[in-house]
Amino acid sequence: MKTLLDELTLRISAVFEKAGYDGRYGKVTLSNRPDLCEFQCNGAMAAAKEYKKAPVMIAGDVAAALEGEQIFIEVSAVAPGFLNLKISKEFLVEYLSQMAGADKYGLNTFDIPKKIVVDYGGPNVAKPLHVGHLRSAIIGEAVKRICRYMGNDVTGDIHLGDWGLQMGLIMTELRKRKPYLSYFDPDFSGEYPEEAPFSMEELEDIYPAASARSKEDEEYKNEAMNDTFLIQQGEPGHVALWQQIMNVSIPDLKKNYDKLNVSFELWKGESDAKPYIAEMVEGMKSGGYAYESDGALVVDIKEDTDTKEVPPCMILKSDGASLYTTTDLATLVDRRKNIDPDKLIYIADKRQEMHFMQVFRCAKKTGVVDKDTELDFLGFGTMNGKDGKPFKTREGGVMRLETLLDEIDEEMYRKIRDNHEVDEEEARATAKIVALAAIKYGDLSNQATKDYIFDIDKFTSFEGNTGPYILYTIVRIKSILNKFTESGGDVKSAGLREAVNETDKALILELVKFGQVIEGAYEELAPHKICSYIYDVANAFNSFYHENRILGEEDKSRQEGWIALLGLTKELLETCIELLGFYAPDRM
RNA sequence: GUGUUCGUAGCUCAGCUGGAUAGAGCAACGGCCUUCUAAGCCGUGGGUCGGGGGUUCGAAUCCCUUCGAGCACGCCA
Repeated sequence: MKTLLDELTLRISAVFEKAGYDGRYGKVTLSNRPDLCEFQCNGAMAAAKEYKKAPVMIAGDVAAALEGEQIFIEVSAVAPGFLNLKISKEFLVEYLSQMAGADKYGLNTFDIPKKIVVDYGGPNVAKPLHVGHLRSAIIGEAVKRICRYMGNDVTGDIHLGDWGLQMGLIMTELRKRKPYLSYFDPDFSGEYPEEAPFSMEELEDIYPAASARSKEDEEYKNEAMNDTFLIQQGEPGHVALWQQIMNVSIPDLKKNYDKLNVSFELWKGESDAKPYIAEMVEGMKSGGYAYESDGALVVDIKEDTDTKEVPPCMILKSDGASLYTTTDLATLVDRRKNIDPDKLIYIADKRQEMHFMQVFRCAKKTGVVDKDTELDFLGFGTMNGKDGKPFKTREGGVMRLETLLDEIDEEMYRKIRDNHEVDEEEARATAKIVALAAIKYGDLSNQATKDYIFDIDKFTSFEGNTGPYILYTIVRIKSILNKFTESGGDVKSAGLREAVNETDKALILELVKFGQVIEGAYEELAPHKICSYIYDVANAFNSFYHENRILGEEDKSRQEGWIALLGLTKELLETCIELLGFYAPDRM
């Protein structure tokens, strides 16, 4: 189904041609002067040069040629050359009805799905999730859902940080604390115990301790590097212990991502890329791409169009060890082999932009991916506190994600209790749902690429452009529809009617933008566009709600039309918030 | 130093593939509940879009320059 703007553009273009002008000037856009018109076409001003004619005259010609077109109820050519349009209620309701009856509300999905991998999350095992992981999870989940809704075949991969020095550090610290463990005995030949020799709580304590000590204690650091080496060499005790760390960590991570309504199809990590490294590096060497520089193995990735120095991409350190770049490249090898994606989208902190540019260029140059594989990086900004500086606890430390979520749950619970008489259990359950919406909407309503201020008071507010406000609007609609059903009405069989006044027309004009908005959000990887859309819809609905008494309406035909309109409004809002990764309660 | 992102109302943010009078929310002030959830709605005040120059019929938007802030710049991830 064509978007409404495309549909109108098609018609206006035809009229431009009818009036003797090139059809490409007939582009219709939303009006930026709603007081004057609903849609506008600025093509006459652009066409003025070509036809050496005053823009107003061209607009006038087109307006004249539009005589008899039923779909516009008002057409005017205005100085300096705007063509202002108002659309007929009949046409609008016809369009909306088609939308309501179409799959995905008439969205132009891909006929041939692309295979897409969305790489997001990126937590390190053995470390608790902290607020730094929040954005990747929230934005990645939304991007994944949007890609999928557009008809693509999408795989979300968490890409665990489960390799490298961090794992060695944990083992070294563990040996200091529990030297008697069989994992550390090189002569041990029996079965290693099934039970992990630590809890998640211990693990969380071990890493920071190890990390801190390695910075001061050279010998300790060397030991950790040796442990890292032994893991990579596949020494049985180290491998078994590594597996135990994974066994304890992953369920904990799953639990925490569940709380965020975030889930991954793949739980692969850096370690899964390891088997591909040797062959990949060999290929880069034999292909003549990789060469030695200061002892390290690098690949040049400069391009002619570069205006700046682009450092070469380092593949191996001078000691032969792999790096972040190496595992990311090898992961591409893995993904090509097992998934063969047309497109990969990486969601990570924007500070890693240079790293991904290097990986992408290197991958294309050395043939790790095909030339036409799309490699996208969506870099998100930092989450700052109210002071504009990176978000910290009151003590200045890194805040655990769990702590943050609990605080917001608690705040939401308090607000719900303040406002209504509800029993504790329901209030708790509702608080969780609303809190999730508050956090996600608060994040996603900002442009992903920008830094943003995480303001709990603002996000949990029911006023203004917030998640709770959106949910409240949906709950209101649900409530009316429920009452309508209880009184014997049938929502499903209600059919849309023409708008009867300005407020329901305004709501319809918002609803019909759906396809356009989703496409835009997909193309630009911009979930915030969906936020601003649902906010507009919610506002339009609330205005409508206050101007019209739906359940008290005496004209049954009119009432039925409104009920259908409410049903569709609810569906569209719920579809949108599902794309954003949260959902609405039935009451609040 | 090189590069990059950004600078819009007191605060938080939209708008940036050029269009008419730059929009929201919060905060402030004033209205609207015997009637579908007032966690709402309606209204008022508040901005030389960091400064300067240029391109254009037309610039918050494109180009140049300048000031200010953040970030990144081969052996961490």
